[in-house]
Amino acid sequence: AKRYSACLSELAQHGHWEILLQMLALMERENVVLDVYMYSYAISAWGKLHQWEKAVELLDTMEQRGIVPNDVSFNTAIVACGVSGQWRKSVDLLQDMERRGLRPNVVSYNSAVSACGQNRRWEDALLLLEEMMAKGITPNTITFNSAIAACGTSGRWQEALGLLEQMTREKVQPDVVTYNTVIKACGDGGQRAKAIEMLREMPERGIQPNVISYSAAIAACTSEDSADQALHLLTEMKDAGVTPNAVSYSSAIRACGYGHGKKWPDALQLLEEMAAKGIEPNEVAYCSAIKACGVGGQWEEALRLFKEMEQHSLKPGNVAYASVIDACGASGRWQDALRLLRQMNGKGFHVNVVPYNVAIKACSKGGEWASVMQVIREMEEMGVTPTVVTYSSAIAACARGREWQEALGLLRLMDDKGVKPN
RNA sequence: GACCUCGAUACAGCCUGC
Repeated sequence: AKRYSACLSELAQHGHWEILLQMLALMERENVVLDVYMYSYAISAWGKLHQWEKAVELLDTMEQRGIVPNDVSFNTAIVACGVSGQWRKSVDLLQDMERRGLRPNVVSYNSAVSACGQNRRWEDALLLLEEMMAKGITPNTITFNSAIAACGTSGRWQEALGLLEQMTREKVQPDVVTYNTVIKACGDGGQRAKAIEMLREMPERGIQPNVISYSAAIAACTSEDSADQALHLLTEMKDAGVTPNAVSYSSAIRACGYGHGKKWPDALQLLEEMAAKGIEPNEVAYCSAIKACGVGGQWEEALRLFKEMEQHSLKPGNVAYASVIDACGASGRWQDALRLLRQMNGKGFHVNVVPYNVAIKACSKGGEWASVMQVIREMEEMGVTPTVVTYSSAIAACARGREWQEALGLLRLMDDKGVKPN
């Protein structure tokens, strides 16, 4: 059993969930008696594969085989449901535990709070927080961190800040993750100043900001005038002895895309700087830089970066193509946009709708409504399903070209295809 | 030997305000 477990642990660490499940199935066939730990691995694996039914089913299966599920079994199932979008089932499992004579513990509630958060149910997350306290289960730092994240992903930055204050009242120590989560919540809520204020508050409370704290603060710089702020934070973190990584740089490069189209040189410089420091720019860094060039009307730079990506053996995917096509379109280079779009076929990945959408936008801007209609047809041939964005862009192109009949035709077409006009 | 929390990339139009 020891050796089997070591093997399962190894597979889990490397994220080989399918193999892990295959191995367990094989073990069963060989009449190896699975213990409660092994079942937890199985429940966890099904969760990672978003197969919550399988995960929950195992709680019964194991019992039938004489292995009584314990608190960890349930906690693992709660997580599995949460990541599969089944937050309600996660919450229900807390009750199931009690029905089976198990007491949900702090990890059980933390998992359920997190499950609510991942599904943007901030109110349910807060209800669970109240419920656990009413039951005499003391929330810990992770509980609050999960609740703050729940508010953040639900767009409720004020509530996130409220929870930070509540922690003080309840004498629960915030840690670096608490602040990082709050910074992100503020950033997502468009509250850059507040995000930076929180970064400043950390040392006052004896918490040293780490690379994630700074990166989250940089990522909060998304208003038109905040590129300089992002660059300043990047410098500041270096001075503080926190080494920026690829995420820090990518976030700063992204901020350059918000600088009224004037910050593309900074984006290029950051890209060079990171490479010089031995941090190989990844697809995210390149795409962010391509976008910054695009909004600055620098289609040649965008194309150059795109080629450079390929030379660095980064295989451009949907995001990279969409970024560069959009950059071309923004500069009126609709022919380049179409050329790039058509180049995507046969590159060995599944082309999604976004590159098509941006190509349509490019043609629209170029007054090429006929090309727009052609692209729509190509989508059909390629089996790419247009979305409401596709049709809206195409209709806008017809409007620009005074092609009202085509516009009406598209409206009817989207209706036929079951895409709801908005 | 099994369970919980944090950071970066692409797409439309319309309306309102500046």
